[in-house]
Amino acid sequence: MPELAEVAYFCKQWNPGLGQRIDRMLIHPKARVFRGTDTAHLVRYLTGATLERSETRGKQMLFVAKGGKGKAKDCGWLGVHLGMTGELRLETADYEPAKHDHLVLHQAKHSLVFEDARLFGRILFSEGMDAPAWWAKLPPDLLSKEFTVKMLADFLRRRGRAPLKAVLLMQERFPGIGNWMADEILWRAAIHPRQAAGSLDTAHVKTLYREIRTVCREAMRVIAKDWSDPPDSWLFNHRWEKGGICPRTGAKLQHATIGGRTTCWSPERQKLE
DNA sequence: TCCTATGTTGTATG
DNA sequence: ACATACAACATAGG
Repeated sequence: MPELAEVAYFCKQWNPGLGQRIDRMLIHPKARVFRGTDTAHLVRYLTGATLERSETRGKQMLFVAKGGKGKAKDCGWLGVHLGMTGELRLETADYEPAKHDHLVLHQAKHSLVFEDARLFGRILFSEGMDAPAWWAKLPPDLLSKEFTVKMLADFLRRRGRAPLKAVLLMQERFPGIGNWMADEILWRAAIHPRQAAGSLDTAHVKTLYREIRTVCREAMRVIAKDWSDPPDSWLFNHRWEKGGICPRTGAKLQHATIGGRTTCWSPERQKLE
């Protein structure tokens, strides 16, 4: 479910817990979301620690804790990825975990809950003075100055034979873009999702760059704020409707599996070249 | 019963 | 080695 802006929204749900001590915690240590993570270490450090701050980068979230059981200068670095069905919620202090609540941080006034039915999400934990590699090595934010047209052009050339839809889903270059955002971007840019990445001319690369930024910015403005639905002028509100209509051309939208994902486009607007 | 799902990753193939 | 395609992961809902 969550892409860039939805992840930012979920991250904010734990804001009331920042600056607050974690008194106790409950986890399902065998849940698949903890694959590769030392859950005993996570519990040992975080119990009694104080959550200091949080941050998102693409679909990744980071919560930094201090004052846990470890070296005095260390921090606890808790990484959260929501997968397909994960979400973060705020519950009451005496909240009893439900079936799919795999991580619950109990504080004096609230409980911070991570739920994930399908278990495609992931929890990471590291202890140390500096951000762990799994966080520090993430690619630059698409709304930052570090993400440039040249960077986009180089990546498209390298992935030249793959359909653009598949390429936009690659988190190593487009952190936060997911299935609906990729379709929204290509629809706005009037580029067919099957178009080969290496086939775009300079003008189309610039258009694609602009629409990547616009969709990221607008999604953050509308969805990350309070989970509002985007306006009907977006493809977003029409893409799953039966017999959905393109809000720009009025023609029927088309669907197919591209890059392994259900893809929606407007045939009048987006033609293979 | 069968199909779908806003994601990632391991493995096979070119 | 590098790029691409796709099954697999696990659960719920239509």
